[in-house]
Amino acid sequence: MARQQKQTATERIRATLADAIVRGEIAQGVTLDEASLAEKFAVSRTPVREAIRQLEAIGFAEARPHRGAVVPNFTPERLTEMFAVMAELEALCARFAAERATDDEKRALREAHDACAHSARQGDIDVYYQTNLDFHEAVYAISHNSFLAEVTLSVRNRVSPFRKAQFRSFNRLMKSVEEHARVVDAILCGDPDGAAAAMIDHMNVVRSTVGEVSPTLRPLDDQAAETAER
Amino acid sequence: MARQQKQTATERIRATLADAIVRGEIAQGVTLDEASLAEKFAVSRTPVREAIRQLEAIGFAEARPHRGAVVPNFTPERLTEMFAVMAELEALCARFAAERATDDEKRALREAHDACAHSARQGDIDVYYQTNLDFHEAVYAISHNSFLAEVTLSVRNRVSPFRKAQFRSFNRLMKSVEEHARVVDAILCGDPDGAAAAMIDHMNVVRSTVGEVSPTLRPLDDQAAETAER
DNA sequence: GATGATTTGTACGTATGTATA
DNA sequence: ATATACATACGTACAAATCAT
Repeated sequence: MARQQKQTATERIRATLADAIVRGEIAQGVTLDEASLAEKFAVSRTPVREAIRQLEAIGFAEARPHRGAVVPNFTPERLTEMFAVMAELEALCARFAAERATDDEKRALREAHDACAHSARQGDIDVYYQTNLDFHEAVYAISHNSFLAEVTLSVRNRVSPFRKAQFRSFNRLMKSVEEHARVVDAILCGDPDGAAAAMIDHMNVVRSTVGEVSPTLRPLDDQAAETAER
Repeated sequence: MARQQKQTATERIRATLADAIVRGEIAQGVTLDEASLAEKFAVSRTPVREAIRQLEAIGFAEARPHRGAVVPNFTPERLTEMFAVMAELEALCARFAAERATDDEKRALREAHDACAHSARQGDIDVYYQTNLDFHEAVYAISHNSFLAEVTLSVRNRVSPFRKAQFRSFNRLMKSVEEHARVVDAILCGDPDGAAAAMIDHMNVVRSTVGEVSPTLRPLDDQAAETAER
């Protein structure tokens, strides 16, 4: 968990901006003005430019030459598309995981699942958010395809701005754990089709709960704004 | 086909470098030196830096702070992983296409397929390369999921450095067309599973033919080096 | 392990293109 | 339609970090 000490300004700005976009603190359609951002971060425009360029390539910004970069506008249709792709990629990870998991990996998966269950029982949404992420990343790892893991994580991150509200209720937390359990069972039993199907189901539920959220997401969760502050 | 007139230096450099990497003209592990590239392109380091940063985000370069960017090293295992992901994504496109293709789209797909067949019969490898690309992109489009199309194309582009040698023989060209035909039939019949399976088969053949190529690919096809030259 | 050479990272100034009056 | 304002794109200079000796 220890982050490297010496970070370049560009890295810091990119991470901060990406986080802000992911969290929804920077709304869609907002133009990322180089000058004002440079002032905000107390650096020159150069690292800000580079950070924006990198965000662009990840899909967190859309840049038009000489006209600046804006946070992309996700239409409901686009969001549906992204969720579908994420679901299929996650399902593929689960499928491969069921085919290839070693005993050690199965144990690790079970542990990740137990951690989810624990935090869900506690009802701590923030902790669950993290353990849930860990669980999914455990599945990625067990897929034994690091490239697939990268692509899936990348897509997941691009969708994540619209996933924050999903764990609002204690009920949802427990249901999420139940859905995970089906995935885990299938992977432990070495049932690829079952694992993929269970994961697709899980992601569809996620999608439907998030679907209730307005597509034009406004900034929320300002309790976690300290990242962009400093 | 008409490219936009006013291109920024960054765009030009990024496109040229990406092309060079895709073509294998820039070998794996080579460090992308900012100064020499700037000289080569007759610009300052600034646009070169930005281009490299963008390449980095697409997976065409790996940058370490203060230590420069290198063209990533693809191990055979990594290559296998990338092919597997590409195959699954292409298969997913085909599946969706079979579910959702309109009559107009079916006609367009058939036309793209016919163009492939024609260029294959001509035995023109370069033309086939393009018509083949058009065919696959037609399938992406018919999937009715533009995000999936983007992700698939992105992965395809990242794998493409290792795909050049696949159409060496006339035989391979005709076989490729036959495989396409099975995909087309399934899509036209509205058979999602069949379309996905046919596409997976097709991609597996592609993978096996490319697998014969050395993993540490050296620059070839220098007859097309004019892009990076100027 | 310290020092110099080299390369990257950042600051800042200028030019160019886009948008608005 | 021309001109003006403004933001971005690029060039240049310097600072900082890495690598080689």
